[in-house]
Amino acid sequence: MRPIKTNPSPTISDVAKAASVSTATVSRAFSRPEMLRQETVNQVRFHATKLGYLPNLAARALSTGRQGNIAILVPDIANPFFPPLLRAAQATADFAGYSVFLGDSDEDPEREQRLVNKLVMQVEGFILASSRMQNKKILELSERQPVVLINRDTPGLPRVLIDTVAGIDAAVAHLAAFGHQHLVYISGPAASWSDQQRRSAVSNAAARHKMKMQSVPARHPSFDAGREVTSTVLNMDVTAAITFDDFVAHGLLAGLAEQGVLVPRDFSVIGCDDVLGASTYPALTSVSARCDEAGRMAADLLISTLQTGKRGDVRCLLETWLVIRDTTAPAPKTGRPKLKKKVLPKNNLGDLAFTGTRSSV
Amino acid sequence: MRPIKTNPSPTISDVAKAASVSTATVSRAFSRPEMLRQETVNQVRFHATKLGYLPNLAARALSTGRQGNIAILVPDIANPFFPPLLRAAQATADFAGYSVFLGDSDEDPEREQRLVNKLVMQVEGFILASSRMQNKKILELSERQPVVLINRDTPGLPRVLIDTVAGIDAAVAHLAAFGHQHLVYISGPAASWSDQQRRSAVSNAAARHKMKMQSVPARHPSFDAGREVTSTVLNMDVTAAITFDDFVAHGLLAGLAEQGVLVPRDFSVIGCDDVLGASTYPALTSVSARCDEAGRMAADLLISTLQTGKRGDVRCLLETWLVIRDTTAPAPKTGRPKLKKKVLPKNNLGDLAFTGTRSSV
DNA sequence: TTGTATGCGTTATCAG
DNA sequence: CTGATAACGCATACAA
Repeated sequence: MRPIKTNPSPTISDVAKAASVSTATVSRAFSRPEMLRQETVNQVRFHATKLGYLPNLAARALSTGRQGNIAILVPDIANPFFPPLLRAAQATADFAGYSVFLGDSDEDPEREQRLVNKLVMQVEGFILASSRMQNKKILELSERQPVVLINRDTPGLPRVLIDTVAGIDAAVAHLAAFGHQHLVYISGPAASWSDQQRRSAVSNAAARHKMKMQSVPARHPSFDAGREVTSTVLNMDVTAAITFDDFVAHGLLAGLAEQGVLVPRDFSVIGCDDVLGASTYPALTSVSARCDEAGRMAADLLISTLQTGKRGDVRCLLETWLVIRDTTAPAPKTGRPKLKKKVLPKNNLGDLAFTGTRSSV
Repeated sequence: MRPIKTNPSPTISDVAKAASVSTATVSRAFSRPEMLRQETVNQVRFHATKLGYLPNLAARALSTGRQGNIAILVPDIANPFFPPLLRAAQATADFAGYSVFLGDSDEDPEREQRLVNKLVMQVEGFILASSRMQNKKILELSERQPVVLINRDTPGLPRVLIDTVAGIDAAVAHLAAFGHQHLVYISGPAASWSDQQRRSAVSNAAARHKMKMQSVPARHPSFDAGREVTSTVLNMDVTAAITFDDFVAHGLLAGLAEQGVLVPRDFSVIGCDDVLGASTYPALTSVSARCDEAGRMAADLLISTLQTGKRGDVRCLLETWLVIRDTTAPAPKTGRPKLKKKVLPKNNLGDLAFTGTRSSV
């Protein structure tokens, strides 16, 4: 039994002894001071800090059934979409007194499930951001405890959705106003709700503007995959592209530069997520969203669920908008951009850029 | 007592009843199957999964003193320096069976301490990345349980340091080879070990190359602060700058563009951390490091400490190197870059770029 | 190989 | 307002 603890932490009863009170009193001095005389509380607190006592939350959890922890699971921490979200969620949870477990599923549903199983007994609820698990599994989990989803539209569960539709509508309108007639959507992971949403938003908006629209899958939501589809895109007689995310757009920009296609003169490009700011060249026009807001909302939702006990079916949509920069311009007169092979410019844009960075949301 | 659990999770004794064995047997079926007959294990496991039983790790922790959790604290999750680090650390910990708590101190020592206190009884050890706490507090914590530091050089504690010296040496040599005679280091947060290291590395290398070197503090390690020091820098008769990090460099690039100073023709700029890839324009020459490696190392160090019980005084240095892109070139003939006021180019580089993103490491 | 009994640190119940 | 004590779910000596 007795583990060889290097530094046995003082327990509630150590403090009790020191303060000459019962363990119950010590407990109350921390969890419900209002039940005690102020003087008693001070006494206890005094001895507690002297001994370096800190409440053992695991033991408390065992007794109360409340852990004071939540878990946030993401498919890829390193995807720039998530850090602001994580940051906001963490801050919100912390403010409400909760600690947060972080799990990275590495885009793998099984791994996500494993993380869930490992954490489920230690937390009071989950935030699943861009979950890759099957709906069935998610619903299963939600019977055990509160779950809030981000960018996953599962009816019956509270969810925060970054509604790219408005932003994409604006993007397509922007292109239409510039006289583009035919555009391509370069898609991301099929399993991603965001991708489905974006694709159909582009399609609908294009239809409204009587534009022709085609879709090309990127192998992976990354710079490299974006660069790889360049030739395919150039063979399509389109004059503009909207991409699943900024990394794909970034790769496409590099690919176009290599082929000697001038952006935005010959071709227009619009990204999504706006995680690269203005730091691409030319500065990328992109559909932007406050992803930190998504994190904050999700945490708020989860915490209020925990505190009220009511599990709502909230469907919270977050606005997006178009940030116009320098990769969009009027459609070229000739329908198809010319394909003159050209030596790379001195700054071999992107050779070292974000290679391998994932970004499916 | 009995909390109104919405969904009372099955416990070890539920399983015991179902499988007609004792609780001890169920316990062993999960923690030490080798002590049981294969058949018994199967029986128990069967009923366990049928009931949806999952071991309560909090309870296990109470009994064994081992939580199976570690904590990683960072000053700012949204700083692109950390996500790869977090990702690697999380993966490493997960592989070893540990779950990880994530804490964001928001650059605030007190908040960091609060997080530590909240987590200390739930974890077996800490990874403190770029800790802002006083050395004293860190050492205090380390008496309670294993602590591994990242980018903080506290003797006596295991620590992983990204050794920018080599990279900075290369950077200064690079500038020297280009004929620069006088450079400025734009510094970051004074509390940061990294900043101290970088500043003195620049200073030493400059001395070796017989270059004049001055130092200018950026108000904050950010794009805006970098832009703000532009005039100061231009009044200094220097031809090159090395900045605390890429964001400051990025801001400086924008500031220089606004002032009509051509980079790299009139002025050379080198960043640190290489978190912007090639996505600035011109693509930024930067001192690069594998920050994911730092996360992996730290996690490995912590976990091996936990498993062997030996707390070493390891000081692990991680290599850095210079990635040469397009913001460095031979020094201009005239010592000082000309200061012709100019209208901003169409792409107002940086107006929307990473504003507010922090980046002190 | 398996079962019984006890303790881990805390909170809740019930008396005082 | 405070004290004694039984849980909470699990792991482990000890017994069988």
